[in-house]
Amino acid sequence: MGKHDHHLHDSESLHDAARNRLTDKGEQWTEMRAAVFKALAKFDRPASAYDIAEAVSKAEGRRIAANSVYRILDLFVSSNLAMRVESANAYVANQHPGCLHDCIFLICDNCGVTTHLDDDKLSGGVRQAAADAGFEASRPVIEVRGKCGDCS
Amino acid sequence: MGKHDHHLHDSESLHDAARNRLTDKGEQWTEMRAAVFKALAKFDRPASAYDIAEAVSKAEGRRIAANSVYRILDLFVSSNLAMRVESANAYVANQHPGCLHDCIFLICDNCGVTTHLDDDKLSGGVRQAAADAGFEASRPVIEVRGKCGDCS
DNA sequence: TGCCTCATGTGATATTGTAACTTCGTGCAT
DNA sequence: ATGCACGAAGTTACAATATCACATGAGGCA
Repeated sequence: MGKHDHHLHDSESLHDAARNRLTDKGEQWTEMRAAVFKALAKFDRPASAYDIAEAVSKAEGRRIAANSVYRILDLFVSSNLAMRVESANAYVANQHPGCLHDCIFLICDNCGVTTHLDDDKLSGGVRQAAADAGFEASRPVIEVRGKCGDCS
Repeated sequence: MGKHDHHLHDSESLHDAARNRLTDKGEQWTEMRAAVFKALAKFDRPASAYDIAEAVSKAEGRRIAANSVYRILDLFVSSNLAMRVESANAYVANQHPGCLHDCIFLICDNCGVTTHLDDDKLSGGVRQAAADAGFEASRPVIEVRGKCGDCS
């Protein structure tokens, strides 16, 4: 096998895993946070804070400010429930919170669909290259823009 | 040696190399473009379009709109005279236009100083991993946030 | 001269991101 | 019960980043 083994979550248990992860950290799992996570998880491509604010607003039937969404996204990112896609100024839900990786995003410039790889050998190589240059890596950003299989 | 060998430019000949690169492509090397390149090259860290607009405005003694700077930066990026640092929403001058690499940025979160590595083996690995996933890579983005040697 | 193209100017607007301060609810100590 | 502390969320304002549409101007060329 050699590759990392993730168990998969259906959308129900992903939600549960996210809640557990947060509560284990001593953070609360509020209605608002649940709503933001649910909205984020529904996107199959990176969603901006504003996309999410709009989705949650619609779902809740009242206006949710982007502001609040940012706060919650920051919490999610620092808790590994979500990741930020730097080259898209947007966020994706982490499909396996609990597993910690420097993940590699593949973002389709045509349809926007984004997948991600966990290749610790590659990301380790990047960290090593940085270290060799006297640089203390805290967060590698590895993203690939291009065309996905469906679009090529 | 094994590593790629770049000849270095002093700031005079870097300017020349940039001009040549652009004119060879059939593009004009205008006063404005020269001014933007010069301003960009002076920064030792990624500069936003607005930073550059301000620097050029000061140098020219008149207001340059960010707008115009974006146009020129887009041209520079597509001509390999400059690169965009995605995780900083900012740009850096390419110290060796003419050489084409998927470069790797090391961005210090403390002082902002940014260096870059050209490691074709690593970036090739990223491209290969994408290809293995059925993804046609056009532009790998490899950046490392962390602390530079001087700040650690 | 008149037309065409390209670079730039200008103003407006959209999108993304932060800051400061208020309100609300919950739990806890008095 | 009353008052306080604290975290979550609301609200407003604003800053930073990015794009769009259209006007102007200079240079080449029929």
